[in-house]
Amino acid sequence: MTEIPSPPWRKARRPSAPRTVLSRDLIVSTGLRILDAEGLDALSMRRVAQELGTGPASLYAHVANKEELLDLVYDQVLGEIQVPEPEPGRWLEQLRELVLDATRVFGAHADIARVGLANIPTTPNALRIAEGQLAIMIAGGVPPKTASLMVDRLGLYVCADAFESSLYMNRQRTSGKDVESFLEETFGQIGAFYRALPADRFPTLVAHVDDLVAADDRERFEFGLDLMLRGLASYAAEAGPTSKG
Amino acid sequence: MTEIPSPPWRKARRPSAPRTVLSRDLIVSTGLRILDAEGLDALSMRRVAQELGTGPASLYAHVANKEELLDLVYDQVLGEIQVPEPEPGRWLEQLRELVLDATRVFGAHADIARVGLANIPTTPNALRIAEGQLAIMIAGGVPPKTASLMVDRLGLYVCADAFESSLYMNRQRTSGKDVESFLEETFGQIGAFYRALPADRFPTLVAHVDDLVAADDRERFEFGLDLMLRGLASYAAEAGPTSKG
DNA sequence: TTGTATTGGCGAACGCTGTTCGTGTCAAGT
DNA sequence: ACTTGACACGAACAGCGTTCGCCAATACAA
Repeated sequence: MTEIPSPPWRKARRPSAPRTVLSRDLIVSTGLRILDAEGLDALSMRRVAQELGTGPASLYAHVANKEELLDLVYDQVLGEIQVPEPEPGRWLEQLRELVLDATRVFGAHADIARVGLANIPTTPNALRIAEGQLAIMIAGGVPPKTASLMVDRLGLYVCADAFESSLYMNRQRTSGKDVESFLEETFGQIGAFYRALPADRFPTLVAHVDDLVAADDRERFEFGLDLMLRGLASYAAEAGPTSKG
Repeated sequence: MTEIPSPPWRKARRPSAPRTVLSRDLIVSTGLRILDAEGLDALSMRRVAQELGTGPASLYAHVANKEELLDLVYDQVLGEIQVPEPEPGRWLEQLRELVLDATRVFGAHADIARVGLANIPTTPNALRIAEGQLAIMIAGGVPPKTASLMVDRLGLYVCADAFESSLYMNRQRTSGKDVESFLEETFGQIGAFYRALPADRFPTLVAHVDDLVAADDRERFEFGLDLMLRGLASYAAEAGPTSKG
């Protein structure tokens, strides 16, 4: 039968893509783009497929399932984290810098932290970072057992805090307001809520409302981090006072 | 018109439930039961409704949406956590006991921690616990600002650790094996994985495999907790050495 | 006692999700 | 030139949270 010529407006749809435009990397980078632009909830197999001009079934030739896709996206994000070479004299500072860089990256990619929390770290970049942390601490004289535990706990803390932050970021995005006025409004509401509590049942809370709502995200994170690092330093000092903090 | 008599086999369907068998409390306790028995993923509106012999739409007369239902279930769980009266001389021990009791309760109710992580704590029992923590620390001489930050960070840590544990528990439940053999197998696999890593890229990891896989859940949690408590003690000591640890 | 307003129960449906099956089609290997 | 194998992908399945609209039963007013 006579071929109906494609109407010109159809041409833009799949211009020069006869086949094999799909690949693992393309799917992963598309997923990351959606994640950054619209958040983790918007990152569905259908959404990725749509972005690539195809159906969801096509993705399964390159990716086992959604969990694997998320793991790949997560590892890609972890790739942005910089791991320094160990300098024994600066081990505590180096560890701190590494962790801060991790939260910077997590912050840049909104709620990828939700994936990281649910992950046993065995992907290449997760291993690279764990190796870096462990090397820094052991070079600094931290006992290996303590350092091993510390790698685990630091990873958990970073992911958990980034996840909590991402919740607020999502609320802010959903609200449509800009960051400043959203934060001001939210903290105002929480403060008012605490102030309105019955003082007979919650005397300590109402007495310290200002302290409770004062801290911003960054200050809370760094407080927790320094808490852990001070604790670590005390363990290291106990084991052998060769290392300097 | 003449009422058609109910055929006898219909009688068992809703035996003595003419109306108003549903209530908020009943829905919440049913949700908690499903959560404990089958996990958070099984806790759907449809599943709760089915358990109560009705359809999902019926629940929305008592509960705004699923999020509210989960919040209510979460608060119910928090109600099991015991908060002691402050004894200034034992403030650090008391704080530790409170946190340990919280993880005991979270452990008993599998993956409710996922809900707690995603929650700004404003429910009654969350307030009760926050009040208790704050009162203990301030009675012990911790500066209010520091104590406020500590409440926040401890809550995050407890939820995050419980969530991580729940992941393993779910895997174990899905696998069908008993706890012991599952853990043995899993740790064996992880150990083998680390040992098989290329030693040129991950020298520190492969050198300390035994330390990395040695710790169980409980030890990891308590290590992180003591890390934070030691850090807190050092803050408290800086502010004013009136308090004793 | 009768009439009415309100509330809760609930079947059906909407739009979404991850995933699988079967079929089609193109490209490379023999 | 023909076969083979890998990938593309439309359609469908089962399940999700939520909403709509109707029905029945209760609570209250007259």
